[in-house]
Amino acid sequence: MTIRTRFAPSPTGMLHIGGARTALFSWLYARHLGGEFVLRIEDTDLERSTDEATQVILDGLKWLGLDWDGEPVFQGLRKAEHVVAAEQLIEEGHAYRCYCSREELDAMREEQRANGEKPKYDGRCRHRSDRPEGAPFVVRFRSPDEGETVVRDMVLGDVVFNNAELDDLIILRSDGSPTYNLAVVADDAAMGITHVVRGSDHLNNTPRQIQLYQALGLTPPQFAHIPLIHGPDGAKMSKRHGAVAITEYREAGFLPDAVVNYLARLGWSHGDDEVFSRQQLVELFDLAQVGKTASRFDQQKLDWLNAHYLRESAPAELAVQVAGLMDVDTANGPDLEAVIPTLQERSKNLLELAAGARFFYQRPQAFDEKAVNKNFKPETDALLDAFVQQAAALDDWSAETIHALIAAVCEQFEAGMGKLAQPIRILISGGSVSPPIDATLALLGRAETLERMQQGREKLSAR
RNA sequence: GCUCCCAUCGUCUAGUGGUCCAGGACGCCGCCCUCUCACGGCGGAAACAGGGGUUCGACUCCCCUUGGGAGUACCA
Repeated sequence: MTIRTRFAPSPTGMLHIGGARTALFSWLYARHLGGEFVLRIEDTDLERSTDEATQVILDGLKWLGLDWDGEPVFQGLRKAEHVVAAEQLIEEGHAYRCYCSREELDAMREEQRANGEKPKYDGRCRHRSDRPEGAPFVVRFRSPDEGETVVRDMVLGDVVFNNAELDDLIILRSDGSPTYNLAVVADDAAMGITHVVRGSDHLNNTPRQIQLYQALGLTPPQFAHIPLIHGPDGAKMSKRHGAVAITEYREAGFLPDAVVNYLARLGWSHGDDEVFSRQQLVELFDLAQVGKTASRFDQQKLDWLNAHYLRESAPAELAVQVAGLMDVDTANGPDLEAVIPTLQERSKNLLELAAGARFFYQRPQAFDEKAVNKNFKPETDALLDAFVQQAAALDDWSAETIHALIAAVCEQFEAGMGKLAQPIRILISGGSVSPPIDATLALLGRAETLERMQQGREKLSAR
């Protein structure tokens, strides 16, 4: 049997980090077993659902590379089938009309809470036979009073619920629309979902859903409830912790492979391994290796992974992305693709890469005061003079010859390389940090290098 | 409150009764490399929540406590 998993977000906001990981695990499990991964947009809450949110979610999944099979199913379009299921349940005695008003229910719950009981619908309409003309009603599922329902979870193991704890849930609202539990069950069954992988915040719904499957004469799928992701402080993920929306990571210059790798390792592991390509994840992922404990989001580890993937990426590919992030014209200056390699091992994300490449295309407007004070000494001018003079006469302008020249000048003055390299770095970049000075000057070209040095020295001496 | 879930270094985790005075990774600290920043290399500090059992033997099994989390809607 080929397996089929699904990701079923409700389009009420953005795709957040937790949802993305749920989608990832669901996708990985399906791909690992050569099964199918489908999408269902749970838009039955018409009040809060928007088309924009749906688009954002689809874009997020695409960016992460989580491709789905077939077209997304919109739950709202399946209302008729949900109603049919509800009617079937009524006919077979598994559901009934409930005419209780919200006020009545609120009062009931309040009283139960006051008595220290768990608020539950008490089933007062179960045996009601009259059907008040024109009175609004909801349809409730008649949950068994006795016995227990066990969820055989692939991550958590068997979880036993006492049926007495479960009250008669509403499956059809007074406006005739289906509620979540009915809709998921009907849709997962109709869509042939074999494995439901979702956040463990849904665990408490599962026994109810199992009862619905049974009442409808359907076989429940396999369930796998994966632990939640918390914020760095252990509480629920929220804006307070920085980025929660997957799109924010894209904008912050993160690579999808890094995010996927990081997310995969949150809850899943494969021995001592940390770095996994997409292909390796598909090969190795299994729900059996998913842990039960909630994890905290660690930005630093994501940064590390992103830096790792940045270093491994092909300069040509990075150049395309970085070009779009530059606020200066990269046409005038060295080939961006040649600049990238000098920056890869010193950048954590695409934004830093772009920032680091900037000075190659724009002469320094100002000079870092602290760096100047620290590196320009009385003897500096002599070294710079010697360098400039000999640079002009250099046959070949390459990283190797530049390096040799700097070394020679420094040796001549019995100074360390830093005595010359730092002042040059400041003159051509404006600051004390850049890729290796030889490679930098080689990329910049002799003319631009000497021009910048001269302009810089004039500006500094004019202070 | 009630129901359910969870519990190894700061964080992510390995560990499925003895091979663990607990391993890896991020972060942190130190040293090395070095023209800056990084990268890289080497080394270090750092954890089995507590208490009872079971067992010849518990990080591993059971119970309790404590601590986190989720649910408790005509939301999903």
